[in-house]
Amino acid sequence: MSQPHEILFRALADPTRRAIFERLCRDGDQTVAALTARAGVSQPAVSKHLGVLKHAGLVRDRHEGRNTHYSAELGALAPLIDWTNQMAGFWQSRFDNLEDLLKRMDQ
Amino acid sequence: MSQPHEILFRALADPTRRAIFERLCRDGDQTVAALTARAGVSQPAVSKHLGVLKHAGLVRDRHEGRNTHYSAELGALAPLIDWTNQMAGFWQSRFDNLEDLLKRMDQ
DNA sequence: GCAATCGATAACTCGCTGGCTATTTGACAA
DNA sequence: TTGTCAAATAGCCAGCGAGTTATCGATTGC
Repeated sequence: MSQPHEILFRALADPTRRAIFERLCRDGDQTVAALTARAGVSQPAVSKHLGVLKHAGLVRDRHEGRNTHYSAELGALAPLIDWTNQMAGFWQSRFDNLEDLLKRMDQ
Repeated sequence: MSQPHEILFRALADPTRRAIFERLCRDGDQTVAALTARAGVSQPAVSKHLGVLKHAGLVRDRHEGRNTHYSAELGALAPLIDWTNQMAGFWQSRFDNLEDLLKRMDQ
């Protein structure tokens, strides 16, 4: 429905991209070359993925000489966590309403 | 990396599909016709989306006469929650390691 | 200055996916 | 039995997105 979810879910939907993000979470700061070495795809592909992740706010880049380091931006996962909580909340409140109804019928 | 994440993330990546799932969480049990009325796409499209959601374990179907009711399976979100927690965990443990290192260097 | 390296961009291909219409299947009503 | 309605399936098409190779820009070492 809203924009942030859209970009976030789409960014995390691709397995290669998710693997890159996981690696950045696990091992922290990485150069593009280091990420490419384990990504199983070409360097341009990795660059493109990093672009998508950056656009989603999931990573930051830091230029250092001719190297570019990327790092995970953990806070960007907040909307995803909020969304799951919201879904759980809907579920719960429907359950509560049912309980109320049964209680009112019982009395 | 692992299978459950893959199917789950992909299933939730599509906005139409996510809207259907959200609606089922909000309002509970719905027939295909009811979902189609608000989905903004054709009935076959909705059926296909429901198939994907079902395959991901996100919904259940219940046949009642010639109607089919779908409902959200909230438990299916668990792997998603686990994943975010895991990412946060990696982050935290890296931070802890850094702290330890600094502490050792300090003494 | 020159060569080499890192990363991004360009330009292209190709498969997948989400959408559609038409049709089939199955359950009920008449 | 026949007609009708709900939902799924079939078959098709268009667009997107992830991958490739080739190239460009920038930076650094010699």
